[in-house]
Amino acid sequence: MLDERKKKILKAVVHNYITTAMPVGSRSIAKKYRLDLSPATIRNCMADLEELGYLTHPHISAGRIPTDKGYRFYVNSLMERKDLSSEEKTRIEKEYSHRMNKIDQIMEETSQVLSLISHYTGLVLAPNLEKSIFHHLELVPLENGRILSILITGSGLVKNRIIETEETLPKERLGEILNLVNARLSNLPLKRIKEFISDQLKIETSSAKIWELMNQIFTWDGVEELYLGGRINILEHPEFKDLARTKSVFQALEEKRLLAEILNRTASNEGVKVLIGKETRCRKIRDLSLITSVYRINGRPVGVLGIIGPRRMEYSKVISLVNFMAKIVSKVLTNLSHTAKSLSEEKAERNVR
Amino acid sequence: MLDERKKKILKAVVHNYITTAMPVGSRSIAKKYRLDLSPATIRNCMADLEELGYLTHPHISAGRIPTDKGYRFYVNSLMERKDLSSEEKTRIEKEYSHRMNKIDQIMEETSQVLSLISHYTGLVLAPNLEKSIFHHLELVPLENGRILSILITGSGLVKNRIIETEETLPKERLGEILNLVNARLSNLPLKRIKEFISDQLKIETSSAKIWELMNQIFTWDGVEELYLGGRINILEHPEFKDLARTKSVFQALEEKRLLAEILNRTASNEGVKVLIGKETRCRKIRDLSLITSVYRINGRPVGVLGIIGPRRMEYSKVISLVNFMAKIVSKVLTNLSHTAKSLSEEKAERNVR
DNA sequence: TGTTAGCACTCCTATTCAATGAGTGCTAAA
DNA sequence: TTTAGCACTCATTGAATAGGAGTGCTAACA
Repeated sequence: MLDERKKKILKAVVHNYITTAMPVGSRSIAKKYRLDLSPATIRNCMADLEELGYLTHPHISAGRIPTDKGYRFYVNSLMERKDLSSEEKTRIEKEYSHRMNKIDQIMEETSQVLSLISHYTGLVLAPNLEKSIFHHLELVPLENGRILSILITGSGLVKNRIIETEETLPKERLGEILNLVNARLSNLPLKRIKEFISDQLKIETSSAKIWELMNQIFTWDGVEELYLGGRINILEHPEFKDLARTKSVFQALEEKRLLAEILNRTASNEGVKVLIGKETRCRKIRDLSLITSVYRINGRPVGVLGIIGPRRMEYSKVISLVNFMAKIVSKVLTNLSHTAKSLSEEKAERNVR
Repeated sequence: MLDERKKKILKAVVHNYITTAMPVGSRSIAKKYRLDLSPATIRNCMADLEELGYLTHPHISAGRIPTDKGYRFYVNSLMERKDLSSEEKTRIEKEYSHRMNKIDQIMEETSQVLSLISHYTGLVLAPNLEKSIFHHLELVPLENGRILSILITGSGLVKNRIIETEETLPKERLGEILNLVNARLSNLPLKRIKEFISDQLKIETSSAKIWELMNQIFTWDGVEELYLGGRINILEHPEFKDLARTKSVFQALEEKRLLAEILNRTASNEGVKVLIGKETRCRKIRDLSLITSVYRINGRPVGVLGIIGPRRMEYSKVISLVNFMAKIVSKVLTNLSHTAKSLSEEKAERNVR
């Protein structure tokens, strides 16, 4: 365990490096941080911290910079939580002020706000259908064999899609399907619905045409929707001044599939999660850090949002921001879901009577 | 008018600069291009070309580089059209092979392909509703006052939107509105429909609720949808090796509104259009060139696609590419529109009987 | 025993300087 | 009109140098 002095010095080093982006030497610490220690003492202490793996040298006669372990300790134990300024909060509220009733609009806006406030790159992973529970289905026949499918999930998300079929199905047939589906599939995880259909329902309905339609309805491209905001912000930070490195980072940011996977992996219940450098377990972004949080609908986690930026990141501020945004998005989505769900419930009730 | 030799030399200079990105000197031209002229002669000639405004020096003892005027002359008169390689063509076809039935999927995919083949940044401006003609409207009531509006334009584009209303309108009322709208608004430009509604229809239907609904249906956010593909490609080109400049370029690329406006301005009938450097009439991208073409549905221009990249651009290849893509997109969209339109027509016929 | 001052040492960074060489413009000869 | 030759310009490169920030060690001090 680190003693009090080591903690203070580590904290000073990390803080200084985060704000200046320059390796920090014993002298500057002694001056700026009023520790009442001489540079020499601090040097000794820093040497110890280096031996323990919290700090490192870029080269022998340079100041110290934090290692991943150093950042980690800082984030876990040293950092004092810095709340968003009220100015920033009102700014966020303002950005959210135009009415948003479409889910992709909310996602897009949120990724923008994240990047705007943090000066890093904002990420939002849209609610994951795979993980949702089936609640209700509506089918509306359109012209020319097209069918509008309206899928409502257990968390009240509404997903509209237009499906193309070869032949027009008569309205009564659709009604049949609907009744069957809504009666039998309720509360089944969407992920497992397809097997259920082929196992159970295939027996009950003979028509191959209908089976094909159901199959279409419950198939979606697995690529989850990832919204990125403020990619260019990466360029603002000095660690990416050389293009060779920056390019590979940009390439990584372009690979949504990769990012989506990492985000999914970080999903957890315990509020804001921080991955520093190598902790992302991905070579391409091993010089970046990732701050994420799940957002919820009615308390149930449905998606992930966060920020990605250089390892040297303003963790305290960013953590507050991500936390705040997760709450806001959860609230907005929960509201949205209530209207949708109450409607379908009401309808179901009517059907029962 | 330039004489034959000057043309040859200008062509050689532009070609060489485009491929090497280095100012080109008289010696290298004499060697590479088999003009059977000595460097000295070429020097004289290049001096003339400079005086005429086709070439310039970055500094006194450097080689020549083309001016905007030089590029322009090259594009208009010197360049030999270079077709896409059959390899590239099959690559494009392959990228288009998955079935695409949603318009935004086509737009997205097209911008990707443009950037992939060209190594520049691809742009696609989605079909502009403002310029379309009203053809047909369908309204489908959903749960909780939501209404699905399906708008079919004169060019056969289908635009689906879900509209939120305060109160549920009975189905008969919707039918009323539909009949009225489809009977009276056919072939009216969408741009002018709103004034028409407030002028004419207001008199015929008394209900404020319905008027409000119509208003919503024909209101959409003017921000046209611009799809960008391959933003990072910008970093591949040496003219953007210094970040200061690059950043402003990236910022410009982030301003979709700006780009959309420029693209719209370039819309014209005459195939591929080329804007070089300052010709874009926009300070922020005065070091970039823009190659665009409209794409059509049933021969009627509906949107713009193209490529943006450094002024030193492989014009011949890019022009072929943009031309090719405009044709492909036109074909795909036209096919899409036929199915949609034939359906609504069929329906209309049925209604008449 | 822990802290501090002093000092030699390292090594990055910035700067200067000269050499290099690509390229020009001009002049005179072919 | 074309070409060869030559003096001149100027960006680029590399080496050498000075400067400075920072360390590690040692010895003195409290």
